[in-house]
This record gives sequence, structure tokens and C-alpha cells, in this order.
Amino acid sequence: MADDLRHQLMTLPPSDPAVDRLVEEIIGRVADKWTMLLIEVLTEQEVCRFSELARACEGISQKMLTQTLRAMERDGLVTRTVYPVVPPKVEYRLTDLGLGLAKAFCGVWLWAEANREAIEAARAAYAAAQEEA
Amino acid sequence: MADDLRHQLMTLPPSDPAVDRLVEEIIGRVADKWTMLLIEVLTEQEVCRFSELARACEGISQKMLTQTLRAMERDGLVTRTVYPVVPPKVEYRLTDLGLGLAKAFCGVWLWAEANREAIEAARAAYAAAQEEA
DNA sequence: CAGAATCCCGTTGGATACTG
DNA sequence: CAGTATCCAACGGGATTCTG
Repeated sequence: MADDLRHQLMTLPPSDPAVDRLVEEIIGRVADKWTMLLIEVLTEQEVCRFSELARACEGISQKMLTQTLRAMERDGLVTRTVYPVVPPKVEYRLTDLGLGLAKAFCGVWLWAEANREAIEAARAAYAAAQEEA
Repeated sequence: MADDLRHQLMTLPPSDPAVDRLVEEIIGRVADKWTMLLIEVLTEQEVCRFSELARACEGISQKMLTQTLRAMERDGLVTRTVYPVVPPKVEYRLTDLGLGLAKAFCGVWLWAEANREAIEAARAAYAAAQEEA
């Protein structure tokens, strides 16, 4: 099974070194805690206001919220719509690009969920092996 | 299309708040630059020595290499085999768990590769919109 | 309400030197 | 070769305050 998987994986990426660097940069940019959380929230609720995101994310500072949203906007993952009213109202929603990323990350999410116990078991085993030495 | 995708995504995760936290922690642990790179390298070449990984990763310090490999070992993603010879020889290889993660991450990798130009275009557009204001 | 600005601290992570 | 240990700079990111 492992060999099948390996072969399947190896045949997929064309592996262009120049492209790789950019891809790595994009992944580094996109694969952080808050970006993932925001994508999840915006997948569950299509359109969100700033304060809704702040509440849904629980634990995020508004500095990081603003910062992360700006970066996502910059990368074309979300759209930001400002309504010129008082008090201000700003709506965020995923673009198709962002939705595509959500779908791609879904695999990782499911993997983490499916293998959570296996990881915890591995950690316990590792810890046990350590203190015996 | 966007709605199809959204519906597909929403129906997938059971969304247990307690489990979610652990999953987030796992993703935070696992979704960093070096872990992803090492997984890629170990997918392409099944078994690697420490120095091979150091060369393949290009840019990683041996501190981060050691640290990342230990964390991956702890989480059961790689096995570490020490051969009691001089000079020392240590081999690393992905476990089935690690291979599964590789597969899951593959989707993100492909997405980044496929949408690289779209992201660069979005960045250019954002920059243009900025300096006009 | 949605942010911008400032201050500040902890952690990350690189460079270097040493060891079995 | 495959690390460990130490030092130090940079950055991430939280708390707080202020504004349109």
C-alpha cells in the first residue's frame, strides 16, 4: 500500500525548481493557523462582517485578524466590501480561488481528524520510550 | 460552482469543538515550511540520511532539521534508524501515517501550483489598486 | 464598527562552536 | 557523520489606546 501511494504521489508534481520556490512561498503564506481558521469560518458562513469573524475565530487579536485578512485579500482569497455607512460595515467573502484552497486544505483537515488518535498514540509511545532510556 | 463546492465542504466535517482544537494543534504543528519540505523530500526518496536531508532541503539550518525531524518522529510521521557504526549513520523514512499526510498535503501543493499565476495576478492587481489611491 | 498605531515581550530560528 | 549547546537577532503577535 505504501508503495502504491508513493508512486501515486511521485507522479503528480512536475517538480520545477523555480516554480517550487514560489509554491513553497505561497504555502508558507497560506498555511498558517489564522488563515486556515478564517477559511474554515468563511466556508461555513459565506459572508461575514469583521466583528463576526473576530467572534468566530475566538482567540485572535484584531491586529492579527486585520493583518491576515489583508494578506488574504492581497492574494485574492477573499473580497473585502466596504459599505459607506455609519457605523462602518465591511463584509468579507471567499473568492473562487479561496474556495479552491478551502477544498484543497480539506484533505489535510480530514487527515488530521482521521489520524488524531494515531498521532496521540505515537506521542505517548515516544514519551514512554524516552523515559525508559 | 461555488455553491456546489461550499455545500460539499460544509457537509464533510462533523465539527466537534473539542476535537477541533486538537486538529488545529496538529495542523499548526504539521503545516510548517520545513515539515512540508521534508515530507516532500522523503516522498521522492524513500530513505534518507541526515546529511542527505540537509542537502535536499537547502536553506535549513541543522538545528531546524534536527528539531523538525524529532517532532515528526514524535508524531509518528517518520522513523529514525541509528546504525551503531563509525562514522554514525542515521536513516529516516516516512511511516504510513506520514505518507498519508503527504497525500493529504498533495492537494494543497497542487492547488498552489495550479493557482500560482492567479495569486500573482491578484497581488499585482492589489498593488495597482493601492498606488492609485 | 472597523481599523490604525504604538508598545512590548516571547518565541522562532540562524550562526557558531563543540562532541561521541 | 550526526548531532548537542549556546548565544543572539528578528519577527510574530498580544494588549492597549486612539480615530473616522
